Amino acid sequence: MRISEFARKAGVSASAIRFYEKRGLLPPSQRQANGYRHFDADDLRVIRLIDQARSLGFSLNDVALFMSRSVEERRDKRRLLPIFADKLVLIDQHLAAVQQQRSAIVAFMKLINEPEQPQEPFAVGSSKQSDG
Amino acid sequence: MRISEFARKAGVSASAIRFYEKRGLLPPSQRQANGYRHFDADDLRVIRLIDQARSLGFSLNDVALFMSRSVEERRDKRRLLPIFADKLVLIDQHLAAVQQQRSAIVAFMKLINEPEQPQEPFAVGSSKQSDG
DNA sequence: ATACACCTTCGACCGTAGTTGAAGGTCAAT
DNA sequence: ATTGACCTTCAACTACGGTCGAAGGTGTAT
Repeated sequence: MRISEFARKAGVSASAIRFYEKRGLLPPSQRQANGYRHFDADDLRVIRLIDQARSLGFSLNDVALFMSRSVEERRDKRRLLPIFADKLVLIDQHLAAVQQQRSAIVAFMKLINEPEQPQEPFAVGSSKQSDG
Repeated sequence: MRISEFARKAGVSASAIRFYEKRGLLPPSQRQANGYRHFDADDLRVIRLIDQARSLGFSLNDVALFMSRSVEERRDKRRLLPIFADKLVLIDQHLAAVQQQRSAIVAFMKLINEPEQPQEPFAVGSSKQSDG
């Protein structure tokens, strides 16, 4: 099938497919004589794999690194353990930071509703964070 | 004081200060005769305010909107309640999404350690997310 | 006078995850 | 032959939160 049909079936845009290929998440597509990309059901499974990895919070770069490995290497699930372990650490750090924000906000809302002490506008410990 | 000393005291870079001013988080600085920006202790408090809001997860845009209000309006803490409430909703949505990722990863690590069923590489429900 | 540290503005750049548009090629139908 | 739908590449744009460098002005010390 050609790129539009493939993209529709994969649930992503055609430009995203081209972008994924350029970024190395997809191997260089097969081409027809006219230069058009050609996809089959196996390619569809690759997209779903990418989609699943993305839904676990992996970046396109992470996925590209993983996909650049050989099929045999990818098939050995135990090799994923350290990757997942690292991801888990990052996620937990992120969760801790965001939960900290959450309780600071809740504390503030309470403080505003009980106007007794002098309050600083957003006053809660200051700390640089780049969780973007 | 001039911008470098101010930036050092504020714990941010001089270019960040200029950037904040350009983005409307800081009012246009006072200038000396030579065109140099001049800052005093009050300006330092404004930076700390920005810093605190940022540590609660507010974007520069959020902060700029807040700072563009009059001092009187900013002083009325009750006006912050709906802003905080909205932020809380966003944070909770974000937390739910990330916690979902976390449990999917944990589930996977378990599955890999107990190799009984045939496993899909990253197989867990697919859902688009853009929590970058 | 000249070196040096500081200041100014402006525009370009980083990474992230794509989208959008321009300029052009292909193919079937009319 | 021309329309229309599709395809190709490449470059530029989006939002975020700044950083960096260039080109030039200022101020003080030697």
